[in-house]
Amino acid sequence: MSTGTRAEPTRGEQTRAQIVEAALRLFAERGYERTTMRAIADEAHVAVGNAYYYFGSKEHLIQGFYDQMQRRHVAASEAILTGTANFGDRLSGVMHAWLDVAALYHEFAAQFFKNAADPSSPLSPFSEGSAAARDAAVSVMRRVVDGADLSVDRELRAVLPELLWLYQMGVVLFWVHDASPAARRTRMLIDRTVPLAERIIRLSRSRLLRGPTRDVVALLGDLGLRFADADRTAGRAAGRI
Amino acid sequence: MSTGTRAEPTRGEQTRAQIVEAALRLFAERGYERTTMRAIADEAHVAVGNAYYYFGSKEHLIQGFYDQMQRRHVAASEAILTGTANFGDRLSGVMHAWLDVAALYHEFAAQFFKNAADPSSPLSPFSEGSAAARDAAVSVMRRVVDGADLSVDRELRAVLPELLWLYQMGVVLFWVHDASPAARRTRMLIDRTVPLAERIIRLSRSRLLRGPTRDVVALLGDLGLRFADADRTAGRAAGRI
DNA sequence: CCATTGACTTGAACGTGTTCAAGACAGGGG
DNA sequence: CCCCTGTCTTGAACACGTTCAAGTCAATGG
Repeated sequence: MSTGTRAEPTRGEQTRAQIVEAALRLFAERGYERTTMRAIADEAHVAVGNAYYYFGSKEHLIQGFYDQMQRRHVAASEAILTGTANFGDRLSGVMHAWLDVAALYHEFAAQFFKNAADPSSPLSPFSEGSAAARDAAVSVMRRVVDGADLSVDRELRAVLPELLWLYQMGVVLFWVHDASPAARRTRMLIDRTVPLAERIIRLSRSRLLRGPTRDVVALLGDLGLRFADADRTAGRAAGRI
Repeated sequence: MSTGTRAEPTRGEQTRAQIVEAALRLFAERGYERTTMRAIADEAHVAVGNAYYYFGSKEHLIQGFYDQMQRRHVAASEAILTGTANFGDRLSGVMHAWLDVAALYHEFAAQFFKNAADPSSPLSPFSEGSAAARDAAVSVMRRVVDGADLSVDRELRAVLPELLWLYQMGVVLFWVHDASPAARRTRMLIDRTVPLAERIIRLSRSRLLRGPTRDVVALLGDLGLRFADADRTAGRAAGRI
C-alpha cells in the first residue's frame, strides 16, 4: 500500500489524506450520522467512488479519528508520566487526560463507540484491525505501572496493564452515556475508583487476597486474554475472545 | 396506545402483532442485517409504511426480541431459583440459563450490543425505554441473592442485585465477541468468576475489605446508579448515568 | 513519439431504511 | 342512509451507503 518511506507523498497518498482530512473536519463539525459520503467527497474535491477506493466504508474513516485521539492522548499523558511516581496520581492523570482529549468529540463519540461494540466491525477495540491502537493504549498503562512506586505481586504486575486498559474501556462506556456538563460524573467516577483500585492492588499481596488475585491472573491466562505486544509475535490471534 | 385490557385485540393490535411476529421469524431465519423492512412487510401482508406506523424504526422491532428473551430467561431460571439455596449454584445456574436461551440468537446479538453502547438508542439497556426489561433482569438477580444462604453486609446486599446485573452485562459483552463453539469460553468465564464473586462477597465483611466495600456502595449511591424498582417511583431518571 | 500497463478517478445506478401525502375503513351522529 | 372524524393503510418518493463499468492519467519500454 504505502512504500514506508516518507520522501514525497504519491498522488494516491495525497488523495487519501485529502479524504480523511475532509471527513474528520465534517465529523467534528456536524457529527458522524449527519455527514454524508457525498459531502465528504465534495469537501475533498473528489468523486464519491474515489473515497471507496481508499476506504472500505464510511466506518473505516473513523479509524483516522481513533489514531488521532490516541496520539493526542499519549502527548497529553507525557507530563504526568514523567512528573510523578505516585501510582494513583499517574493513573488518575492519564484517565483525566483522556477525557480532556476526548471532550471535543463527546457528541459524536456515541456513534463511534456504537460501531466499536460490534464484534464484526473492524473498529471494535477488541478486533484484529485495532490491534495497533489497542497496543498503544495498553502501553500507556504499562508506563503507568512501570514508573510507579507500587509494589505489586509479580504475576499480577504482568497483566495489570491489560486490566487497567479494561478499566479504561469501562470508564469510556460510562463517559459515552454521561450527559453531565464537563463530564463531571465521569471525572467523579475516576476520582473515586482510582484510590479504590490502588488499595485493592496493594491488598493483592495480603494473605486474604492472594488467592483471588492468583485466580484472576490464571483466568486471564486461560482465556487467552493477552493484548501485550510481547505475545503479538506468537502468531496467536491477539485480543481474541 | 393499548387499552390495557386483554379482552379482544383491536384491528391495530392485531396488525402490530402480525408485524412483530413476521420480523422475529425473519430475524431468526436470516439475521437482522439481511432482513429488509420490505421483506418484513411482505411476510406480514402489509405495506412498508404500515410497519412504520407501529414501530419507529427497524431497531424498535428488536425490542420484541428483548422481551421474548427476558421471558424465556425467567422461565429457564425458575428451576434453579427454587431448587437450591447455594449462592454460587444459583448465580451460575441463572447465567448459564441465559446462555442457553440466547444461544439461538448469537449470530445477530451483535446488534443488541451496538445499541448498548449508543446512549441515544431507546434500546440501550441503560436507557429509559428499556427500564422494564432491565428491572426484570435485576429482579432475577435479586431473587438469586434473596434466596441464597449467604450472609452479606446489609448495605452491600441492597445494591448487590444491580452489581450482579452489571456483571451479567459484562459477561454478555464477552459472549457477543465469543466465537468459540457452544460459547465454551463464555461458560468457562462464568464457571471461574462465580466462585470468585462468592468469595469476595463473603470477604466483604472481613476487616480488610469492609472499607473498600463501603466505598463501592457509597460510590454507586453518589453516582445515582439505582436501577431498583423501589426508586422508580421517585421520579428521578432511573438508570441515568 | 507511441503503445501498454496499472494505478487512480468518475458518476450513474442499486438496495435499503425512512417519510409522507393521499386514500380506505369503521363507527357514531344526524 | 349519508356524512364526518379519527384510526389505520398504502405505495411512490427520497436520502444515503455502496458498487461498478468505464474512463483518465502517468510512468515505462520500445
